Parts: sequence; structure tokens; C-alpha cells
Amino acid sequence: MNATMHDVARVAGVSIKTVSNVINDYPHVRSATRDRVLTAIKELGYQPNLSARGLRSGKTGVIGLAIPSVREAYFAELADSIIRAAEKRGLGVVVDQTNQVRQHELDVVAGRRLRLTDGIVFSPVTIDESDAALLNVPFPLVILGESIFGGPTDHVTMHNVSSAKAAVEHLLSLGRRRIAVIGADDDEEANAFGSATLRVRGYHQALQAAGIPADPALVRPAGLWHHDTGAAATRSLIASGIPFDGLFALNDSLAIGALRALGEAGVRVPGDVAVIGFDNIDGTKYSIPSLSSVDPGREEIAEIAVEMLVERIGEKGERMPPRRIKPDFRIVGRESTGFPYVADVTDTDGIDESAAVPATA
Amino acid sequence: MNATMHDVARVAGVSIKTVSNVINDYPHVRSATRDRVLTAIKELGYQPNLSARGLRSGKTGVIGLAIPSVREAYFAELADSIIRAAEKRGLGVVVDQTNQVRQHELDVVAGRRLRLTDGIVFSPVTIDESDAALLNVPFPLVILGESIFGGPTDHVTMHNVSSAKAAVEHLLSLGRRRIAVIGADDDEEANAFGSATLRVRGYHQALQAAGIPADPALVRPAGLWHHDTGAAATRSLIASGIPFDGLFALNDSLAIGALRALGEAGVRVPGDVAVIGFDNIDGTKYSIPSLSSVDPGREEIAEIAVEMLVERIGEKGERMPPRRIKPDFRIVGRESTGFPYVADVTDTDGIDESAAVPATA
DNA sequence: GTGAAAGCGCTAACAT
DNA sequence: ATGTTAGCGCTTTCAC
Repeated sequence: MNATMHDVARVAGVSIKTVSNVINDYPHVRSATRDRVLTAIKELGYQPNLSARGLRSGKTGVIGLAIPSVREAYFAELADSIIRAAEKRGLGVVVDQTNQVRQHELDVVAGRRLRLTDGIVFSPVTIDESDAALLNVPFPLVILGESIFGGPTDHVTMHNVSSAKAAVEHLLSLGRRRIAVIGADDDEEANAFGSATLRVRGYHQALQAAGIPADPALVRPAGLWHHDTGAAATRSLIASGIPFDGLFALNDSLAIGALRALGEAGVRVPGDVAVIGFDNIDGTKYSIPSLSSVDPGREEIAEIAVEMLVERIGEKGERMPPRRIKPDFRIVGRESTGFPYVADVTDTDGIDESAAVPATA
Repeated sequence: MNATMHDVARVAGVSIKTVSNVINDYPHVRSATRDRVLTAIKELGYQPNLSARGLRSGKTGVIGLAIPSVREAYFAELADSIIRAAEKRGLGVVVDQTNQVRQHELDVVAGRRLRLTDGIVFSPVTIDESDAALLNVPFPLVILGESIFGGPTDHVTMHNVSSAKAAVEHLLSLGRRRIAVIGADDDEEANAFGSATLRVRGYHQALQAAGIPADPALVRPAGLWHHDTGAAATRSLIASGIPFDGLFALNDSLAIGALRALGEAGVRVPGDVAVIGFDNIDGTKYSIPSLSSVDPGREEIAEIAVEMLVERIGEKGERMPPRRIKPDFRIVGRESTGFPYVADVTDTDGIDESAAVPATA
């Protein structure tokens, strides 16, 4: 079986306490003693038992990430960023997929999932303002993606309204006047603080500011935000015969589906219809045409979320007031709104050479 | 603080053992007693401490998944499938990204990562036959994605050679004779049992069977298998002036990048060049044109991998001989090889209505 | 600077 | 059918 601290202590000829001191970098250990312990550790292939450490210390070194699905490009990229941010701090990440199911999301905030974790980063879909009370949880929790007004927890959210407004203004700046939206909520019951509602609000604000009357027929629901629903919503829009010269997809998956549907119908992009999405996922650079998008600052969101969670987990975490942070966003212009294509070098370092459009924040 | 079993026992007026019996569904408990305990549990909001249970039982209820990156579409979908399969069995999944770094992969098999887990599902890139000895690990391990000959662990692999052969035969059946490959290994030092080597072997087998001489100039390396590298390799291929009428991309991300490069160059797909990828990721249905691909049976791979791991973790897992399983594959024909586009309904149930081409296995 | 010993919350052998 | 108790491997207080 695996070696324990006792084994190490015996081999090194010291007590278990000394072994513990060495492992935890306790300063007051004579270096000769330390060396003997380290040698014994290597010799035995000793590795601390994390369950025991967790039991004793109350910490596991693992955080939870609850998202709708890793399969969706935006969340895959978010998970990647969260995992990297956690790893920098020596933390593991266990991923829980809620599939946008409310009961599942309720289980997350009730602590009925992700139980071997020190805290949770949670990107909810069905939890909204009316659930603020539920968020008063006895474990460290950071909410992502939308702001629950008055909620008791830390939030890292995005400028949903103003960035959507900027996206639409980008289309307006190209002279487009009949701008459609796909991905709106299906019904009035929808989460009033959900991304869809907020982004549609930004859309309306942009139109209003430009003095363009809103046409409800241009605002289309799409169910889940996938390629297929985006394509279906766009086909329905085209079939309706309502003219439009701009299209704002509430996320990039929808937009890529829309490009497909527009292409099938012989609608030229951006000639006939200029298209912009939201999230700036990797795939935006390789669609045909490449897709303009809103970059919500995913990397920064992940970094801040993990940092906040780590602070909460720490000593004084209990006593901090809830914080709310919104990273900056930017509009990224690509071919679908008339910008030239930029082939990027393998951007392992995350450098994005696409055109950045000055954005009103 | 959180309630413990002792608290529950006190409130229910029983001993801690009885509480444990109730929680673990031990059969010999009077139902009246059970009810009292359950009431106390609910009243106190008791939740078992998993660190303690893990320390005692030696199990954590969490498995590890080590993959190159969740951000790559294929691995995002694989992670989704693994997480679902694990959840069915009440297991959590902690995700570790190796980024294809050898040291990181060595750390995985050395058990230096993912330590709070009962076992690991590992999709290696740099580990190959010469490392077989390293796989003699003291914890349950299931290897994905390629077969290490003579390795001591369970493998769930794919028919890399024969499915690649089938993909190329698909192109040949369309009358294509000059078929290029992108994504081959850069050098001779490459992992001889890696997916690239095996798939290129299948390519050569198909050509040979058809009596077509191989042209080394048509086999192009691409570095990492991404959109951008696929586009770059294809641009280089086009610029070389070597004629080709078929393109086999060793995975779908490369293929999508290739479609982009072909489109830029005015090469029609499938008119001038028929294209097929590998993995059958979600994005294949929404590229323009939609992308034919090899479906390696990802769902089944995930399901089997988790099932195998669970068996290894269990009682008699130690004594089982290593197993090797290859799920069936199939060729999925889409527009990029001349099949009609099939708009699928929101396939939440995973039903794929694309044309399935009979494949030689 | 190092050792001895208590105890984190749970499971399971043993006792009743 | 239920209670008592040892101990999983670690951290940490308190002696020395």
C-alpha cells in the first residue's frame, strides 16, 4: 500500500510532526533534518493523502464549476480558462453540467452537488432575481454571467446591455437600419435578468438612440442557443418575408447557424445582411465569412472569478461584502460586417489580431 | 458549522452506527428507526462529509479526466460524454488539461495530478509504446484514443487505421484520385502509435488497395490540430501548385480550417476538391459546406471507458486482465463530399439524421 | 527544533 | 436491530 507519514517518519528517524513540517514548508526545520525527510519521501514514493488532509483542514484543494454544458463552445472556452486559472493556484476543478435544468441548478446552490469542493463557480441560467434568497449559501460561491440584483454573493458579470448596444451600433454604423435579433426569450416568463433579456434591451437602446422604430417582427426567439436553433430561427425569419439588412445573434453559435441559413437562401453576408454574434468564440475566425462578435472578456472573467473564490475560501473570506465586477468588452469586426479577414498565427498565447472596433462602454 | 453524524444520532435518539446504516442503505434497520433518522437528517440539513468518508473508505466518488484541452471541440464533446456517463453512476469528474505537454502527461501516469480521485480516464498524446512500462500504475487507469501495444492497462481506442482507410475510400468512391492529407506528423520522431501515424497509415492502405501510387507531396503536416493550422496547411498545399481533388483532414478542426482556406482560394467544395474530416464534431453540420466526417463512436467510447474504470475501482478490479475495446465507427456523408444537406431538428437526444455511408470495418 | 497525542467525521468489526 | 469503539492519515496544540 501507499506510504504514510508514519512510514516516512520511521525511515527518516524523526517524528511524524517533523515530516508534516517539511511537507508544509514550516520554516523552523534544520536543513539536515529536512534533507533526511525529503530523502525518505522520495525513497518511499510518499504522497500525502488528500482525503485525510481534507478531513483535517476542511479544504480539499478542488473547486467546482457548474455550467450548462462543456459542449457549448463558449462554456468549453470558459472551462478552459477557469481550469487554467485554478491550476495556477494549485486547485483542481470538477465540472458539473446543469443542462440548464432548474432542479439541477437548485441542487447546486443547495450544495447537493460538487460536495468535495472548497467552493463553486456557477454560471446559472434559470436562477434569477426571485431566487436571490437561495444564494445565501454556507459555502464560497461566485456567480458568473449575469447579475442578480441584491444577491448576497460575488458576481463576475458582463456588460450585457451596453455591449449588445455597441454590437447593434456597429451594425448601424454600417448603414443598416432593419436589424433583426435571434435568440430572444420565447415567452414573457423568462428570466428577467437573463442574458437574452439584457442583450435584447441593449438592442432596443441602440435603436432608440438612433431614432429607429423597433419592429417586434424582427426579434425572434430561438430556444436553446445552438447552431441548429440559430439556423432554424433565421430560416423562419427569411421565410416570413420581412426585410432585414442586419442580424444580431445573441451568441456566436446562433450566428454560425444563421450564416448557414443565410448562405442556403442565397443571402450574401455582409452584402445583403451584416451579421454580428456574441462571445467571440474560437470558431468566429473560421466560419465563412468570418464572424464579427462581442468579446465579453472571458479570460478576465475566469481569472477574476477564481481569484474571488480563492479569497472567499481563505481566512477572511467570510467577512467580505459581496462584490460585483464587470470586465471590459470590445467589439471585434470580421468579414461578416465588412472587415477584412485576418489569418492569425497559431495563437497559443491568445493574441488576437482581428480588428478591434472602438466600443462605447 | 455543519451537522455531523453525531448530531443526527443525538437528535434522532439513536447511535451513530444506526445513522450510518440508514445513510448507506444497510438493510437491517427498523423502518420506524429509519424514519426518525431521516427526519433528523432533514431537520439538521445534514450532509455527509466526503473527505471523512473518503479517508475511511479509500474512495472519493470522483474520477479524473486528463485530456489535451477542453477547448478543442472533440475533447469538449468527449468531456461532456464522460461527465454524463460518470454522473449516471454518481461520480464527479475533475478535468485536467495536459496541453499535450509530455511532462504533464508523465505527471498524470505518475499519479502526481488528480490525486483526490478513485481512478483516471486519460487521453494521452505524447505517451507511446516506449512508455508502456510507465503505465504500470497503482491506481485504476483507462487509456483513450490509441492503443499502446502490450500496455498493462485497459484501453478504449478507435479504429484509427481502418476508419481512415474507409474515409479515403469514400473519397475514392467519388472518383477522386489525387487525395491530400493534412495533419500528418511533422517528423519521424513522432509517436508511432499516435492518431496521426495510424490515420495516415489507413490513408496509404486505401490508396494501395485502389492501386494508386502515393505522392509524398500530398501528405502535409500541420502541427497542432486546430482551425488555424488546418487553414495554414491547406494554403501551403494550394500554393505549392500540386494538384489535388480530394482532401482528408485528420480531424474536423483541421478540416474546417481547410474549408476556409479553400474558399479563400476560390476552390469549390466538393466540385473541385471533396473534403472529409475525422471526429464528427457538432460543427461539421454547420460549416459551409457541411463537412463529411468519420464518426469514431465518441458516446460509446465514453460510456465504455467509465464503465471499465468503475469496474477497476471495484472489488475485483485488481485482478482483471487488461482489456482493449474498439467501438464501431461509421462514415458520415455531408455536402463536402457531395451529399445533400440535412437540417437536423434540435438533436437533444443525439439522433443524427445525416447520411450514413456503409463503411468497411 | 522536534516529539507526543488529540481529534477531524466517518465506516465497519465486534458486541449485545 | 442497534450500540460501542478503533482507526483511516493528517494537522496542530502543547510540551520539551
